Amino acid sequence: MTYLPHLNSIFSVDCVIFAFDEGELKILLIERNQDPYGDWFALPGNMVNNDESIDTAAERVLYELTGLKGIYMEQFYTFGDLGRHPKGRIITVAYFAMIRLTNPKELRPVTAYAKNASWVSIKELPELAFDHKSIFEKGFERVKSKISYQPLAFELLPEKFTLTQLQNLYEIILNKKLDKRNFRKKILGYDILKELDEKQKGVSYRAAKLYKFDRRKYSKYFQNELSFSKD
Amino acid sequence: MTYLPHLNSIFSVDCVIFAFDEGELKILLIERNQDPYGDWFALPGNMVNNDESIDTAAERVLYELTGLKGIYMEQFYTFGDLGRHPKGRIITVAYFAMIRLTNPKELRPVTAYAKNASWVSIKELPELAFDHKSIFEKGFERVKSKISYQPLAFELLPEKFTLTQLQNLYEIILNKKLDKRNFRKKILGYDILKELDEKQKGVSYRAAKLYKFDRRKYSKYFQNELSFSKD
DNA sequence: CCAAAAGTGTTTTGTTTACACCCATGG
DNA sequence: CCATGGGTGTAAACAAAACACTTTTGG
Repeated sequence: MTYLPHLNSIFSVDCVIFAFDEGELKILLIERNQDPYGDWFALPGNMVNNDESIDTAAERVLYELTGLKGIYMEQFYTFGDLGRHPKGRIITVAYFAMIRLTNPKELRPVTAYAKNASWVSIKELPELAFDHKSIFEKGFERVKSKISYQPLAFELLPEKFTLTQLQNLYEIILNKKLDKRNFRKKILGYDILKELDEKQKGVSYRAAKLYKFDRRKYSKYFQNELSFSKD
Repeated sequence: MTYLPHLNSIFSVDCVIFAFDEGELKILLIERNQDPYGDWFALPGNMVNNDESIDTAAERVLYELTGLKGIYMEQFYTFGDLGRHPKGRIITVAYFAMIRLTNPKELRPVTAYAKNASWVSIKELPELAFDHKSIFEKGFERVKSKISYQPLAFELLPEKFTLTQLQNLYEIILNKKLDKRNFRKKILGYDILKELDEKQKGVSYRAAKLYKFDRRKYSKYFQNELSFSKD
């Protein structure tokens, strides 16, 4: 690399990790344990190592916090304003991820730079370190606009779900009420759901049918779009 | 920055600069004058300096080659695979720009790293250095999908243009034929064009009315979307 | 007067929206 | 038997697509 100037630049990845929990859309926040912004809430992120791609770095950050691999992640923007980090020029590549919360909701905040990690409703976000508020907002915008033409939503739901659960999730993300009949007509019309021979259990009203997302059907009809989930 | 590892990382910006010329969509390519990929065609790009934001770096690259400022540019993706640069890990942030070619079509390839710069039709692109082919493709995809709901096309046309010119440009970008009456109905229906008291000159057939894009009307109705041109 | 492109409406088709009642289940 | 959400169709409004001829101009 001798012909290139050594700029001592630093770059990192930051992740907006979405989950759907208790009827709310939440993101994973860490509490920082070092300055600057010591004790502040922040998006999970880390430096990119010399021997890993940025995608790998993002997957690593997610894995270190959640123990999950093979999660849908997508790079959405790179933030490189001069003032974004008080200690110098650090460019950060931002990703969003969609994860399916299993019941124990276990997190393992084993990273050196975080003393705690928790799921926080996007409606009650605290102030965030650096420019992480803008990063979150841009990521959420991206999710909102993609959700209408790509099956991102399924990544947040359990494998088997009811149409009402799916509709609720869309309503929360899009922040508007949807008509039940029209919603069902449309989503079933895409023919990307598989109806299961199984019903909801443990509810004190008529049990709803369970469905699962059928990746095979999806890729048959929409093979144009990039794969939206790594198998 | 002492608390952060010094990774000696390097990052750059690369630009896919579009223009509409002789009825074709073209991008600006340079011929490299140093290894690796000496003599190859490549997208214009450069290292990001320590004291500039990535947006500024992209504007600088464009300015150095074309002498133009205040051009619409948009960051679209960051490429950071390990193998993308043979001499080491270089992350590059990619931008596209849309420029209005004035008649002399002058370029000033005054940069140190390029011995020539020229407009090349996207239908006849040569092999490109590094992963620049993928960068171009991703950028073009973005333009194609944005053109339908944001007024990017106007950035490529002269200030005064005919509806047929506008339609041709859409057809070339979308790579499909459009119906003349439907196109006019739709584009006029958005009410973002101003009809001028002026007609085409020097044509040997009925002269068409000239229009210009009316930024004021546009921002009135679509103030949601980010500004698509810096004034 | 001819070649070339400008300009102009209506019909058909498909898509989106609005809207209300009966059904099944658990307690 | 009742409270709760599950499940279902049709009509109206709107948007998109298909389609062909007359007008203007320069040469």
